[in-house]
Amino acid sequence: MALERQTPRKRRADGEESRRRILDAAVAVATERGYEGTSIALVSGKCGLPASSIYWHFADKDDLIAAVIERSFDTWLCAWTVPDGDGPRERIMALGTQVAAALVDSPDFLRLGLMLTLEHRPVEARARETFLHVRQQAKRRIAATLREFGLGLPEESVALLTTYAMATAEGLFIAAEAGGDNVDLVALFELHARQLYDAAVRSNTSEGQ
Amino acid sequence: MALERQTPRKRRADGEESRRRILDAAVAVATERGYEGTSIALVSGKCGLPASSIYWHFADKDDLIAAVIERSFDTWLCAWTVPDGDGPRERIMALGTQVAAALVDSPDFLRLGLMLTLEHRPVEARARETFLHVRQQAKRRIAATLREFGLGLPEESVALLTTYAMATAEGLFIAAEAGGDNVDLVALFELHARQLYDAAVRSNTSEGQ
Amino acid sequence: MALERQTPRKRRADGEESRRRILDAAVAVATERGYEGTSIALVSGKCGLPASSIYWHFADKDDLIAAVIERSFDTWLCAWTVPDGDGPRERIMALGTQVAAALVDSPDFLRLGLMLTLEHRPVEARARETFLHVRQQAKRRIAATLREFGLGLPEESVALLTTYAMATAEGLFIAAEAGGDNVDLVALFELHARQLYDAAVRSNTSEGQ
Amino acid sequence: MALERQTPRKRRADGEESRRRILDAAVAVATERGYEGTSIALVSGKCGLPASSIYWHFADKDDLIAAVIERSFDTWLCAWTVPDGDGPRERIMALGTQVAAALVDSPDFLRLGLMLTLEHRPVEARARETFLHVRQQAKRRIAATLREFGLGLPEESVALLTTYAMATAEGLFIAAEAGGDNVDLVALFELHARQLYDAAVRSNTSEGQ
DNA sequence: AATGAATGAGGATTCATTCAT
DNA sequence: AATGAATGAATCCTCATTCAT
Repeated sequence: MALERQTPRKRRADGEESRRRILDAAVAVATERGYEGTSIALVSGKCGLPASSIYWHFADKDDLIAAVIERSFDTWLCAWTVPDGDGPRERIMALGTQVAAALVDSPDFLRLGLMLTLEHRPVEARARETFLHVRQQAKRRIAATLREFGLGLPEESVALLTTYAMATAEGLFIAAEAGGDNVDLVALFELHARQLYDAAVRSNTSEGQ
Repeated sequence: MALERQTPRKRRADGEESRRRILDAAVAVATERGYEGTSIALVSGKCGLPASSIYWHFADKDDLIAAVIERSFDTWLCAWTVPDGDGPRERIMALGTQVAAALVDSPDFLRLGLMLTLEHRPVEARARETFLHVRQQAKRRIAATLREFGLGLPEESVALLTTYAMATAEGLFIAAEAGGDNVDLVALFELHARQLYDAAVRSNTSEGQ
Repeated sequence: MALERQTPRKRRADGEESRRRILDAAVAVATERGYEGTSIALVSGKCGLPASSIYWHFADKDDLIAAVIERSFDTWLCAWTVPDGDGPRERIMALGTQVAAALVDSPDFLRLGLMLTLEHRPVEARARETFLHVRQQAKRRIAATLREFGLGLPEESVALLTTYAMATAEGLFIAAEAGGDNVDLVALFELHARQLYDAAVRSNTSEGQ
Repeated sequence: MALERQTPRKRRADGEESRRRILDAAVAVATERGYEGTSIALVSGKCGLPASSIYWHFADKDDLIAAVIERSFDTWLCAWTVPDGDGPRERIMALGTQVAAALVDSPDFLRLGLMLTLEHRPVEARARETFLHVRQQAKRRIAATLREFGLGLPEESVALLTTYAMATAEGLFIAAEAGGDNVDLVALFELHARQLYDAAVRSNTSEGQ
């Protein structure tokens, strides 16, 4: 009764619901056409609300897309946790599987974010900053995971491996986009996790070379 | 030689030269702003020719950007060769270095192509098709290289490793874009090449696990 | 009454009024220059609203011109009624006079419609369909009139005479356009009505020859 | 040998042939889209010659379309003659049949001409003048025919009937355009000729009313 | 007798955004 | 909490025409 705030019976123009509809439409459009291709008119058409209503909920287009990325990132971030139990090898492989599955389920923030990352316009979009920011968060979580696995890696190796892990994850995501449905994202992520583990072990014993 | 052509170095309308200027301008703009962000007016301003002249050389914007990708890909493809001599480990590492260097030098086709890859508009841009096509070419070349190294890998492993190699290469490229200048692309590619080699060897001895 | 609405005669954006102004301007331009010759810039200039505002009220140029035809046809259709009283000869002559007068007063839909009729572009304009549709309505009304005059004509003759009546009416309209002001449209229409009546009588007594 | 100028063996860029091809293409395009809709690019595409070549043969677009009308009118004018023999009734009916058949065969000049007639742009196209000019020629020929039939009509009646005949002919032509193929142009023209004859006879006996 | 290349003006339409209600 | 209407700037692209060769 207290936990799940009951919606008032009279749904006199429910702002929260409208906001959600706009975001849903914006995700769909931005996924199809990227940042520039996402026009307010298109979003308006898709969500059924007039363009001017979108401006009631969001300051401008940039703000809208930043919100799309934030919401999608939160969803993704909640979808995976660092698994515990077993040895580091099993845990890292389980992690790979989880991350891959989360990406298959909610790939929006990554797709949109990567689009923005690849652009370098003179005056950057706020949405791009938002993505690079949440990307940093994800990276820190990966680094923490590597440390936590207790292989005793030096910070230098952690940094290199983190960058490598992240890059490959993103690359695999793109491969899935490019290759259509005949690319097995989960299988690739498992190969990736194994690679990563081996690299870490080797990097540890031979101290970086 | 003296009678005609008084003007020092040809001054008659030179279509080939104009085409080149347009493509140069288009590369610069598309690299900054992606497909939708590349306006004909921007390209026109950058190359000095009026917008209508661009349409003499290219059917439409899509055609122009497809041409940009094609030309840029050709440049990149010519910039690296499979190195010979030494053992497979040394050769694969040398290859990694080369590919990385080529990407640092002419990253246009990849940046633009990846942008297009991430979009999925209902009616696909021809430019996207062009990129996916040249990407296939690159992939075949990588697969051929893996076979040529004589490790005797089964085709299944070649396919998986090729996809993985390609994906990571693209991911590393993006990492460099996202991280600015403080990401050492060449170092990462060498780590990658080593990973790849080890994966190949292991995949070979243990047949898939 | 005093609190709100201080401005004398509503000054809030009035969509209905704007729509009317746009249509008025479009009639004038389309009448002068036909379908292709009617540019949105010309209409915009004539009605005072910016081009983009025209697109708030009409989906596109085609939609605008179809609306012009519809409105103009309605005006024309309301301007004449089948006269009653007297014998059929007098009534048919009165009808001819009325139709002619209505055409002199509001010839827009017919001029524009005929222009469209003469074109046969591969992908037909919706405006053309609209005209052919309202033209059918007018034709049915003429046929009904012929039947109502009680000459007991067989349907076959009604159809032939209707087509003939319609065609000649349109032809006379064109003659007036081609000949400038020195063609007496009303006189011609009376001659036409007489012709039509005689043809009907004869067609009736001699059954088709 | 002298009558039909033999074409030189070496057809080194035959100007006459190119001109014909351009005119053929222009007829096709203008028939589809009217005066404004006929773009040089479209004509160029249809005839295979570059746009600049069209300007070698014709001063400008207006000149091209005027030439189209002239050529098409000549064809039509040659396709019918005032028939002799028999009584006036038979002759006028035969004439109707001929004119109708000629229009079915080469309707281009009339269609295009009528399109131009219906427009009233501030600065008239030369092509419009050309059409109104050839239309006058046709009208004079009809008037001469009416006189020649020897019914002894007063000039006033000849003028009225000529206008009426011409108008109806054009109206019937449009009816065929509007109604598609299910309008029997020849049948309508025969009805028309009969009407015309009867009107003439009556107008003669009752002196105009 | 032709044509490849160019060009400024103008074509329809969409853009992100605002504002009065 | 929303929206109908408006708007100036920008979008892609086509226009008729020219000119050097």
